[in-house]
Amino acid sequence: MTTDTKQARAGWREIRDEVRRRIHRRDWPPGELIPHETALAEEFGCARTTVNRALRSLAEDGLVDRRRKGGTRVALHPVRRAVLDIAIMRQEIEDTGATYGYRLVQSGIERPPANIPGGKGFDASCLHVVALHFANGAPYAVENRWIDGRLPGLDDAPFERISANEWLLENIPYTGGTLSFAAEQAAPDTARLLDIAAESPVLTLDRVTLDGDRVVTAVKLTYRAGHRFMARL
Amino acid sequence: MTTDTKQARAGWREIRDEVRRRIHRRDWPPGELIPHETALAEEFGCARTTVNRALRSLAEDGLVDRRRKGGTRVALHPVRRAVLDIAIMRQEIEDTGATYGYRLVQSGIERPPANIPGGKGFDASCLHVVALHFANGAPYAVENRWIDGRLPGLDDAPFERISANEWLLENIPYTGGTLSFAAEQAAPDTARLLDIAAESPVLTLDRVTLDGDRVVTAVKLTYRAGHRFMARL
DNA sequence: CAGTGGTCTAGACCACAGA
DNA sequence: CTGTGGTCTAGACCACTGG
Repeated sequence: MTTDTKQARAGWREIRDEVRRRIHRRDWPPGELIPHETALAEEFGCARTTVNRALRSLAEDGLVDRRRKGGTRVALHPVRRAVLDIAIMRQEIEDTGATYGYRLVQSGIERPPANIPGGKGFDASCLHVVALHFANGAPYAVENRWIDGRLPGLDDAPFERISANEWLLENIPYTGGTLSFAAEQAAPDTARLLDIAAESPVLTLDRVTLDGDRVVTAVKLTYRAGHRFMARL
Repeated sequence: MTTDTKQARAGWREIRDEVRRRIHRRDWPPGELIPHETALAEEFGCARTTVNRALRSLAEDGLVDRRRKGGTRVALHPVRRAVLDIAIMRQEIEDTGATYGYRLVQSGIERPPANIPGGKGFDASCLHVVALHFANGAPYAVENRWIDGRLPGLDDAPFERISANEWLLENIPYTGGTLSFAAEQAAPDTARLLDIAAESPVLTLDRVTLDGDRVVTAVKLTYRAGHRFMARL
């Protein structure tokens, strides 16, 4: 070709990597506007679509910000984005090679307290379920969950046998939600369920699941100290 | 057309949502093969590229598995994928409206202990840095970090003024890594730095950063109880 | 070997937001 | 209003992998 001596035509991954390199190398410093898709397409000798694919990928990684008419800028504050896979509790335990166990502790209709994450988001009365998950017969985590009382099929859900965790994930659609981690001292009843001393540190995970802007379920999972949540960077 | 009365032509988001709906509705149960891109493109009356975009998106969310020649299958184990944005510590603190403060506690060349996450991955001697981050003058988190001693520019890095966190993120490229959360009882010296009682529960975040298969840095961040890490579902 | 997803193209139109 | 990214198309070739 008349262009260059490179062996293969650039694919979107090559373009992504090259742009990333230039950003790291400070050719395009943070906050700086980088060339338009059209310009880059010309430089790399490819279709604009291909450049778009590359830049979109970088935007998803948080390395650049893109706005119509505003162009593409290097992100001011480099952000590392970690991805955390959240499996069903049974899966999580069996993946470690342990035998999974489950016990329903309590279940009933209640009004959710407003002080739990997402608690203010519930429209109506809720099903409150407390359950215990076991690994090899030992208490592994306490599940303290509030579920929108109007979900279809909820009355027939067999929470004596299947964890709400599992039933919801497989039966109720959702569109998003939030999740947070914290370290706390175990509350007395939680400590008793987990069979640990009352002041022990525990790792808690609060998850609010939304369908549109409606709160479907809010759950607090409490793990014994020593449990680790892993994510990929 | 002979097809339907819908007002607008389907975009990739609509197709993604429709497929998601069918999966949730069990039209296509877990493990099942779903129609080819070509078939779906015909059904939705759009180009194959558009279907591809939709299915790729679902694959990134972990809802389906795709393999060349093997087709697209509904994932066996539904997984929720949470995304966690990890900002620089200073950013993290200033975003809460607080004033950021930083103090270097200790710095020196040491051999990393093998019992830290990623500790076995270091080839050579390391720079060991301990620092304290403040929010509004109060201790916020302890940073205990090991850095590959051969990184370019490391000798000149002004860790008395800028946190290693910040310097690394802005100067050293990386390709991936792992991250884990746990709850622990504060170690005595950590508790002293954080100005909390020695047995207090703390939230720890261990991060190992890789460039290729080389460990660039391993860090343990220790936060006081009550700190929350937030993620989007 | 053949079927399926992966990617690229050249062109087009649209939606949004900056000047 | 105008420039930029967002998306769609129709067609093509490629890469991988299951049978």
